[in-house]
Amino acid sequence: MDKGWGLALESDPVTSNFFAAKTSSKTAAFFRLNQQRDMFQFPVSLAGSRDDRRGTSASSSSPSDDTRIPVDEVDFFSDEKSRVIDDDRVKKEHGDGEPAPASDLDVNTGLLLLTAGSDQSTVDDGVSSDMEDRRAKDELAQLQVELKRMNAENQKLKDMLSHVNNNYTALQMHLVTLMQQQRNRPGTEHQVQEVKSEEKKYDEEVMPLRTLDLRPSGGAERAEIVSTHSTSEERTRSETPQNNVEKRIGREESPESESWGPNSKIPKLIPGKPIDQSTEATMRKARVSVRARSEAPMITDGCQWRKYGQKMAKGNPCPRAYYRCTMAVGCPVRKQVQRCADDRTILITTYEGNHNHPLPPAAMAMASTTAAAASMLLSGSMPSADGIMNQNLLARAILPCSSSMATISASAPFPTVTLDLTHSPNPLQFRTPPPPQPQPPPQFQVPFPGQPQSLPQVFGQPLYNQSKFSGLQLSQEMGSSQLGHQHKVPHPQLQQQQPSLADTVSAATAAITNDPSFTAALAAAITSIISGAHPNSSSNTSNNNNNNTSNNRQ
DNA sequence: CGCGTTTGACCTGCGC
DNA sequence: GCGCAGGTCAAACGCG
Repeated sequence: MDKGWGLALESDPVTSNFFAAKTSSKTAAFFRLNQQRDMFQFPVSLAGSRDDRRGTSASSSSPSDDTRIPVDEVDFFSDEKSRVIDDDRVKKEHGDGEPAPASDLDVNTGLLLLTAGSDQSTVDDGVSSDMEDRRAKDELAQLQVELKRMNAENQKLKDMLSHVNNNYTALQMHLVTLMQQQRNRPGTEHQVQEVKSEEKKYDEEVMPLRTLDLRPSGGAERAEIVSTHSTSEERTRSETPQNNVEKRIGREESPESESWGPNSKIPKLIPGKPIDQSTEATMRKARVSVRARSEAPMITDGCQWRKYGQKMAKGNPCPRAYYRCTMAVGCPVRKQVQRCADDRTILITTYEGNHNHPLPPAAMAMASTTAAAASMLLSGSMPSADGIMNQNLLARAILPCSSSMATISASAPFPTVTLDLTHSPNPLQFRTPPPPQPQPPPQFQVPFPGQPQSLPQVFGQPLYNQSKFSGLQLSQEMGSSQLGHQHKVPHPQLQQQQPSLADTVSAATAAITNDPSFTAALAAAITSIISGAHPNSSSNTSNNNNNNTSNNRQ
């Protein structure tokens, strides 16, 4: 499960559990918590709560404590004490049974602040105690309202997640069926067409749902999905003869048969090996482009690259450099680096393909991006207007509350998602769905978190040098965190309540601020959230490994 | 000497 | 068929 963000957010049970619907135990804990909290009425009669407390704390506290209090005596200290104990219970509930760190007191309730600091004044001044009591009640009531609201939101998200899961399962089953049909029947053109038409029929029925499913799944699941995407892509290029597509794939893979698959020229839909080939080819076609401001000639993304070419591209005085991943022999990942013609401070890095080797943590974010973006693009995989609309809707559905921009482009030769990290954020977009962005078709913009400018504001931490590694580890773990975390993570309370998180965030922020490449990586990790709401998402690299080890039979 | 970069040549797809 | 543009190759070159 997610370590970084999940761990950090767990300190705030409202937010962490809110988005932890995927983990059943946590979900259960959360709802139990909410039940308790919903039932938690501020005691009109403190005596009643004291009785309750007496029952619950009898085993741990001295039995003589309560008996020392005179019956008719107005004991503010006792009331205060009871409140403290009640607050302790709240804290324990907050911490999901675990002792909350001291910083929790500062965040979850102002009540706790009062409690902690007002012991003395309570003894000195009973009137102020009543006022504080009332304020505490008000705050608690507000918290309860907020909690209920979040609870409802949580339920909505759970429903959405369940919906997506169902769609995913349905799609998977359908694909398995199709594959079996293909294997059972020798692949003739007619039969292939039959399968395709059936698939098309299915697409028409399920496509809006299918495009909602961005989870990168492990091994075969993923392969099947992408395989479908590949055929969908072929189908949608109906103006291009199929052999043309295959020819192109063969051309792309043949120069490096070791890297791109030894059987790359074998036509798709051949029983036995259709998945890997089409997966490889299709995944390679999908591209992730990152626009970030950087003076460096190339953003550092944790991988080792070897330059293998440079070309002057039309319409841009800046040359385009071609790099190949050299972290493993035959790694198919390549990237192009080019400065923006309009603004040379903007570095455009385009990634293509999936790594076939384990990645260092610093590289996993970007690696996740390529895979996630490929999944995202190819899950829609439709250069047609419908497909783009689905992707757009999808992106908006997934990221309804973010500030940066991801652009899905179908005009490019390959489906490309562009993460634009150069725009100024609009803070108002953070909690509200963004207004439609005027964008020349067929490009659609979707909000995206993780801009360099926005992060310091969001996290609000002092900047100091931290290792890039830590920042990227955060990114990586973001990538494996639950869907929707990006909504809650920049919560201003986090920095107060979680010193450890604040440190981590500071590290990330510092790294991001010091080097735009980490902004890119962070954005990459967030991108992977799109497809990261899956237990396997944390092992995106292993997914790649699974895919590619099966592909790269060297 | 090994490794990475540079750079011109070459291949392929695509539009006219 | 031709030219253009994108992408890749590989020999030459530079550097540590």
